[in-house]
Amino acid sequence: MKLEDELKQKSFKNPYHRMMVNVMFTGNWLMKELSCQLKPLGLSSQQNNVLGILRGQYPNPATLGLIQERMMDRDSNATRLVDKLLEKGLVTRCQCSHNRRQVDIVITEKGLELLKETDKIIQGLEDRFKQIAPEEATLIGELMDKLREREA
Amino acid sequence: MKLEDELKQKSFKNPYHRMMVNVMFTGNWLMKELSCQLKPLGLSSQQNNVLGILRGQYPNPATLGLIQERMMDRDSNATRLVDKLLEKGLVTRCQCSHNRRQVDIVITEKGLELLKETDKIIQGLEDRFKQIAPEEATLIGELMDKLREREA
DNA sequence: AAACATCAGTTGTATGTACAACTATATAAA
DNA sequence: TTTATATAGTTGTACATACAACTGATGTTT
Repeated sequence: MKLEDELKQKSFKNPYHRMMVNVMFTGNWLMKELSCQLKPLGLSSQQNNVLGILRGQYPNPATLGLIQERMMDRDSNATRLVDKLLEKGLVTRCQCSHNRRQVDIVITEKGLELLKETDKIIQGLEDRFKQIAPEEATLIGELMDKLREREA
Repeated sequence: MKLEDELKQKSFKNPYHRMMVNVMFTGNWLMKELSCQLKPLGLSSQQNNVLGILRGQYPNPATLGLIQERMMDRDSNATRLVDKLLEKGLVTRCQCSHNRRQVDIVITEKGLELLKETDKIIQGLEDRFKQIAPEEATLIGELMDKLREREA
């Protein structure tokens, strides 16, 4: 559905304005599609994001700082996200021995198993985008990178 | 900055995966750029969104239902957003006479004045995207629409 | 070694989001 | 007319986000 129909708006001021609104709207829409599908597994998209980061480190531990700098939304509170994952037995947490300020976090076997399920969900979402050609997907990625670029 | 550097990740599974993550990340990033700039005016992006919708109706009133269906994030609670705007004297709210279930909301002069300020902020954001050519901006808009399309 | 600064993480709090239950009014059916 | 159903908004609550203040551990300076 075109953005104008989604927001029941006749038109936008100019292409830049339409682009800005559309990127925010579509990003939010996609995030909700994902969250909605992860919900039956009892995971939020941020929790899934953290688990994915931990799998990337596995079998090495990750500190909260490492997690934070790799999260999609860096304003989320890594401490409390890990609390939730801990409650569900998806990660372990223990004080790092050589630097007691740090906390080592490792994904558990159960966490790795759960990620196999979320991989299927992500795959399903990717399949949902068949109307986008692979070259277009690449292009969108490039344009998003360019959008965030800063001029000198 | 490229997405891989933002998230300190070596690569993505495939172009679709990179696209999905990038659209979510960039949408969120843009929303934060906007929120951050609106903050000095005491407005959240959602509040600004509602004010803009009310200006579109002005001088006619809008009901909460109309506001809700035009908001970028429809899960936001229109009642409470309007509460906030009311506290600041940016809108008026009164029970509709011919259907007392409905509530008529109208933007005030003060609200219209404030929108002139936020217009400048939006304009400033648009100027920030000079690295994007107008045709590219149009293209991004079209690709975002296509992304949300559903196959039959 | 004592004092100070920095760092890694935690906690507190105001605000926002998601979603369901509720109230009051209006419309339709029996 | 009474009961049932749908509609427009409101309220409650659990959870998430934004951001600042705090605690404890480690480095650095003198």
